[in-house]
Amino acid sequence: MTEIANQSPRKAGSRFTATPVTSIVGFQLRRAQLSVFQRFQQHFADHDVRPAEYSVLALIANNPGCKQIDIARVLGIKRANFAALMNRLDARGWTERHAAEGDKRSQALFLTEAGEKLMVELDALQAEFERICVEQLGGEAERDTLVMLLRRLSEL
Amino acid sequence: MTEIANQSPRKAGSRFTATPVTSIVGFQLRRAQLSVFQRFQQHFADHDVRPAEYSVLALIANNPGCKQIDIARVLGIKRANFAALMNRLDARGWTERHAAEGDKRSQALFLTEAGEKLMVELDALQAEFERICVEQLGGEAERDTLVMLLRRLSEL
DNA sequence: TATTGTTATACTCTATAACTATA
DNA sequence: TATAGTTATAGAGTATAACAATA
Repeated sequence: MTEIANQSPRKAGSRFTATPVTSIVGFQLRRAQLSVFQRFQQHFADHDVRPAEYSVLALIANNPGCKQIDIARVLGIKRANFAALMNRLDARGWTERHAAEGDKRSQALFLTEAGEKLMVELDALQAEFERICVEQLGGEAERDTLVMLLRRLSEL
Repeated sequence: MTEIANQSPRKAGSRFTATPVTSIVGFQLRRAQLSVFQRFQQHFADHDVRPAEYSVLALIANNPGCKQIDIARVLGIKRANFAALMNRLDARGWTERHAAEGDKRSQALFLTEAGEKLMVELDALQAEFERICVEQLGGEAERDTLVMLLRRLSEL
C-alpha cells in the first residue's frame, strides 16, 4: 500500500514517521491557529497590537459605552484578566473608562480621539490581513467553508 | 438591508454587536482550537494527559529510539521546553532516555512497558475523540476539507 | 564551529480566590 | 444575594541566553 503524500512524507532514507500525529484534527487546528496569530502579530508589529487587543478596540468602536463584561464574555476572557488588558489600552491613550449612567458598578468604555485615529489604520491592516488569509485559503468560498466548519467545532 | 444570522444575532432589545470580530477567520480559528483542546483534556482527564504529551508519546511509540530534537521539531516545541516535558513523562514511568548509539550527544527515546500499556488505552481514547470531532464536523468529507484548509493556513 | 540536551529565566495567557462597591 | 470591576497569585505555554558534552 502506497503512503499518501502529506506534511511529512516518508522520504527514502528518512526513518521518522510524524503521520500518526499530523493527521489529527486538533493538531492541524493548533498549527494553523499559531501560524495565523504569529503572522497577525508581524502584520501589526508597527503598532504592537495583539489579536485580543485589536478585538477589544474593534468591539468598543462598534459598541461605544459598552461594559467590560460584555466584551470579556464575547472574547472568552475572564473579568480578572480583562482589567489588566484595559489598563494597557488606557495607558497607551487609546481608550477611556467613564462612570456608567444606569448601573454605577459598571464602566462605560469609549475610544479616545487617538483611539479613533488608530482604528482607521488598524481596520485597514485587519482588512488587508483577512485578504491575505482568504488568498491563502484559495478564495471566499473556501473561507466561508472554513468558518462554517470551525463554528461547528466551537459549539459545545 | 437585513442582517444575516450568525453567532451573535442582533436580538430585539440587544444593543451589542459582536459581528465585526466574530467574522474574522483568526477569531474563529482560536475559538475552535480552544474548544477542541478543552474537550481533549476532559476526554483524557482520567490519565491527566495533555495534547502535547499524547503527541510526544505517540511519536515515540511510532519511532522508538528517536531523538528529542526530532519530536520537538515536528511539534514546534523548543529544545529547552521539551526537556521539562520529557522529565514529566519519565517521572510518571512512561518513557526512558537511553544513550544513543551513533551520536553520544543525543538521547534515544523509548516507551517503558507501562508506557506501552498506557498507549493502548490512549490510542483508543484518541480514536474515539477523533470520531467525536468528525461527527461534529458532519462527516469524513468535512474533516478532510477542514484539514486541507488548515494546512493551507499553516504553510508559511 | 555547530548540534544536543539542559538549566535558568522571563513574558504571556489563563484560572481562582478574595475584596469593594454597587444592585 | 448577586454582579462589575479590581488585585493578587499561581499555573501553563513559550522565548532567549548560556553552559557541557559531543560532533
